[in-house]
Amino acid sequence: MSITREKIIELGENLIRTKGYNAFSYQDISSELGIKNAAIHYYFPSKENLGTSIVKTNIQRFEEMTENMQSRGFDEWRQLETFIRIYTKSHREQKRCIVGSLGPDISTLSENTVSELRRMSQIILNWLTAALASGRTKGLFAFSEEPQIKALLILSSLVASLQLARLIDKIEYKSFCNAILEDLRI
Amino acid sequence: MSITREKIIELGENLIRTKGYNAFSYQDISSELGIKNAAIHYYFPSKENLGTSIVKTNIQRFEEMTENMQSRGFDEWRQLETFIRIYTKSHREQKRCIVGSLGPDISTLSENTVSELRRMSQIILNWLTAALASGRTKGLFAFSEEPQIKALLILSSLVASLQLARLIDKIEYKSFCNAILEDLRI
DNA sequence: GTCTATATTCCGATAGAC
DNA sequence: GTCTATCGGAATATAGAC
Repeated sequence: MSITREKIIELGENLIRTKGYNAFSYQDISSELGIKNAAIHYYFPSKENLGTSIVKTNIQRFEEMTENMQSRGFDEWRQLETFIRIYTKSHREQKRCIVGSLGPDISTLSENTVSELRRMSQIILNWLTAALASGRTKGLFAFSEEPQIKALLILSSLVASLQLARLIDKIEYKSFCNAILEDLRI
Repeated sequence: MSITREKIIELGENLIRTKGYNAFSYQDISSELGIKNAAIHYYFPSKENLGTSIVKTNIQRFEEMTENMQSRGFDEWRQLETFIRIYTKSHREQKRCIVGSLGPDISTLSENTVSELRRMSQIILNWLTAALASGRTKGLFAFSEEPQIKALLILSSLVASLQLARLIDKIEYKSFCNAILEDLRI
């Protein structure tokens, strides 16, 4: 795997998460790398290839994280805390998550990219649903909704919070995330 | 107020809420109206003027709605139900809300548009916070968080739900919204 | 006051150089 | 295998016609 290719993916991901898919160009990436914009086309023939690869990379990263927590024997509380930490980190870096960045542009994305984005959302939601359900069975969490509905409520809160945080001044992001966790406490 | 101008605002709003700000062009609007794209510049010299006007229109619409509910003497339950109905309607029409559409593109918007978008988010959040607080005082709602945090949780759930609904298949949007309301029940 | 012809810039993409 | 010169088209925007 070429180093340039990896840098393109990294820069592309950052651009998607800050400016948005339709607002960044190959030029943004190439100028950062000190090459011509057309050189990017060697690695990713079209922008949709780049977009799809970025989503795939993110899916892989998420799955590595959950597998890692599983093998380390994290209980559901720690798993959820770790998951939420992705968002506090994104907030600190003034970025959004991939789902929250590409989701709004779905009607302008290629079929392949949309399909990978769907897969990613589903993987995240399935994981969260399972964690909530088994955590409740173990008596770690308390909530009255269906686990899938609760997972959707939490996920959408987190996704949009990164967008709203840049619009609302007085947000204490930490206390926002704490409220999500406290809500689950027995 | 010219009829063409109003149609431009209406079409622009729909385009922002379906394709996104950076994905639509003056051509999309002008072709729909049967005129040249440059004609739009007569009404809105630059795209940022159009964007700002669209946000202002939405602020006005929201304020008319809340004033209307106030003068009709809606209690906090009915107010919240009416507010959530905005989102079920958007979901049915496959659109997002203005805040959820423009929020992700904030780093590419002009200062004026961002400032209006900030104002809009703040107005919505302030209204929701006040409704939750007074509803709880009256014994209509039950929740343990600070009203402002609770308002933020609800608002972000709704904003992102419109994005996630297009990514996750098996969403029962109605039951999602019901869960938000049920969560507040005494 | 309303709209068109036209300019300019930048985008994604192809063909070909090294 | 890696990158550049260059194309065709679309975007925003200006100047000027009716």
